[in-house]
Amino acid sequence: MTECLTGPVGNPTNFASLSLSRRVGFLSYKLTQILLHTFEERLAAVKLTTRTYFMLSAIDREPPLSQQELSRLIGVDPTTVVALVDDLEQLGYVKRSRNRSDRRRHDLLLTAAGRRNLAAAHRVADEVEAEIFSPLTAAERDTYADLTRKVLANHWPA
Amino acid sequence: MTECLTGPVGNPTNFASLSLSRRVGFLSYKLTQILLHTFEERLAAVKLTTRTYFMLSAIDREPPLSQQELSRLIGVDPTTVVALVDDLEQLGYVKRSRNRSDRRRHDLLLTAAGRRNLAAAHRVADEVEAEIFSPLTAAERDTYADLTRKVLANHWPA
DNA sequence: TATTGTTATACTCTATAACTATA
DNA sequence: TATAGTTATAGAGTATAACAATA
Repeated sequence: MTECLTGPVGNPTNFASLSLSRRVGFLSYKLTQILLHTFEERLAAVKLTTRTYFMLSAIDREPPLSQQELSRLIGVDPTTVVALVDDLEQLGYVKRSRNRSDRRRHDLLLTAAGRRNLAAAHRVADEVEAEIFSPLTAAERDTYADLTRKVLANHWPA
Repeated sequence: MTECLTGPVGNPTNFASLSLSRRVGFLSYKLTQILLHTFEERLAAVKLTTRTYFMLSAIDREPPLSQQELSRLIGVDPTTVVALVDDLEQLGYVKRSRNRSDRRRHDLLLTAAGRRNLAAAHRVADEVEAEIFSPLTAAERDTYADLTRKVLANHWPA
């Protein structure tokens, strides 16, 4: 779906030359591309990606979470979740444990190392945000966030 | 890099439950995800993707463009560009033609059908933007665009 | 009979390297 | 020697289907 967001951020000239810069949607897209690119680059230090960061965040936030629940929560295929949990378990960030009342379920829990690295990832997110949005004043940043929330409220009824 | 943007938009609950909604970066990310998802869905009607839409836009904007130039412009691997131009040529949207002064180059040009479908894609982009940003007033939309440009100016020196 | 987790498999997408033709 | 284009091939990522265990 989003092959363009993959790969390098690309030549700055395309910003102007594609003549898409008047499109507010393209501006959003470009900003997100830069945000993600920077974030993933720094996140490599704790051996995480945006997606595994979301997974750890969810597991931390709503324990105990089954793999199916996690799958639905972040919109990732169940089989992919299995593979990713395998990776996170091998990294020592996550532990599977059989649910006692429903022995089909694997409850997902963070290990101490998982909590440590999730905290580090949160710090990376803070840093990157501060850096990318540094051209804005605090008030402007709030305005930007409020407007974005207003748009999302209509399409993402949380 | 952005596996999370792939696939379905996911369960709305994650917006709140991931506790990331306070992060302005996450808000940007979510908005872009919804924008892209909606855009690609509608773009299927003209057999294009976000990436091939960018390609057609670039070819339209800066003819004659070689495949290498296009590759650098949109930050996509040259071999991938070859495959994608193959697709676009098969769709009848693009024509390759040998450059006379440098016979190594293939100049890329839009066909009539290519121009027609690019115009249709532009209309789709307009529609989707109008729809997604409909919760904002015109003034708010301008503010949003201005703030985004201000952020980008620092990281994307066009 | 439905659900959770898993594996095996196929499919798509992308990148690497090697080749050709031109410069 | 370098560049534009191409092809072949291998790798990663993802999804589909089938299966085991449990409800």
